Amino acid sequence: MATAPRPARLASPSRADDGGERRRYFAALTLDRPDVALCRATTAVARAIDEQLSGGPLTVPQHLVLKMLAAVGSCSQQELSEQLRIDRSVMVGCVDALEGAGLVRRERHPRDRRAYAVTLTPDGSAALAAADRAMAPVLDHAFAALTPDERATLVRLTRKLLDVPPAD
Amino acid sequence: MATAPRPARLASPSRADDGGERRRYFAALTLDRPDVALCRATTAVARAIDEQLSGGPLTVPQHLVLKMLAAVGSCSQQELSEQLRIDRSVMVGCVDALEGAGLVRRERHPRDRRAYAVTLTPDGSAALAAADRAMAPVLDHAFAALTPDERATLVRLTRKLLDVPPAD
DNA sequence: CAGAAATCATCTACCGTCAAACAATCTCCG
DNA sequence: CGGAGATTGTTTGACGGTAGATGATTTCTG
Repeated sequence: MATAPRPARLASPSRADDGGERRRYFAALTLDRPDVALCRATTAVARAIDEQLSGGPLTVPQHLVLKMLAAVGSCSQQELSEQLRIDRSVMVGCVDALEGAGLVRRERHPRDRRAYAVTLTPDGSAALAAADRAMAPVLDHAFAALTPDERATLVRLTRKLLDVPPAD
Repeated sequence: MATAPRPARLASPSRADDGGERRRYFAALTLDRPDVALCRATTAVARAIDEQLSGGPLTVPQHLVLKMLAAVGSCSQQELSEQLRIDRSVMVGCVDALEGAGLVRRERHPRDRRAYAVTLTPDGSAALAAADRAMAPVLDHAFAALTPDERATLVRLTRKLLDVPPAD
């Protein structure tokens, strides 16, 4: 092995061939597979948000529960699950944690003793206000690659995919 | 539990139509939380695709592996993992299944015996062609809510989020 | 050349989600 | 009234994905 050009790495042996194409195949993939592009983008956004929120007092689902309770009043876990698109069995632990932190109360629904009436406490309102305040810059960071118009377009398209009628 | 203290009443104790706001809270949520809209849309799309592909010979990740091998030639599992954004440990099982079905071969890379050279077999090429043919209508169904222009826009925005340069 | 550090594939432990089963309760209908 | 079926919250088990450690091999550094 005196004069043979030492291939520095497996992927780019000689720099002249398809190494570039191979290392950038993901870009080509996203053109063929919108579902994969969407999925990977969602993962990237969620990861960015979770990183910034790690160590904070609320997880994303917990924040969403407080937010909905503030918007529509006391709710059963079933209603929270349906509207937030969180599975019922996951909602159990979510409300458990919020109740343990004193941010919501679980009261029995007066007319349907199967269901709870999950209610926001004053502490919960305060925690929600703080979480809402902290959320804007986190979202701005996660969507920093998009202009405000593009971000609005993305929301419009995802709403169409979810069969949500356009905003009034 | 004879005389429990009377809990606060629900937000909509008697009015039947007050549920309108409560039953449609998800629409309001998507306006505040683009990350949630994106996440739920991705789940909906993935679920629609998985449903149509269930029973088929290839899963989505397996299809992606064959597709990349056909596009760039033999690859190490590491390269497949990086470009397809699939974790290395998951790629193991993915290639295992493809090898078991005879669609790829695992050969040791001649210059780096740590790595495999995963190679498409003739059967793999045939399976890929069939899967590619079956994919178009599945994607059309999953993205049926969007016009072709909107679908292209969605791809463009997700590519920006993933920091992929615009297509040539 | 020898040892340190990095890399590739793999394995294992862990976490979060989903489907199914369950008890308690409500609604419907004869 | 009373039983069948649906609904609410919960638990359980299976599944998929991720992080960290491991063994084999390569590359780097002195």
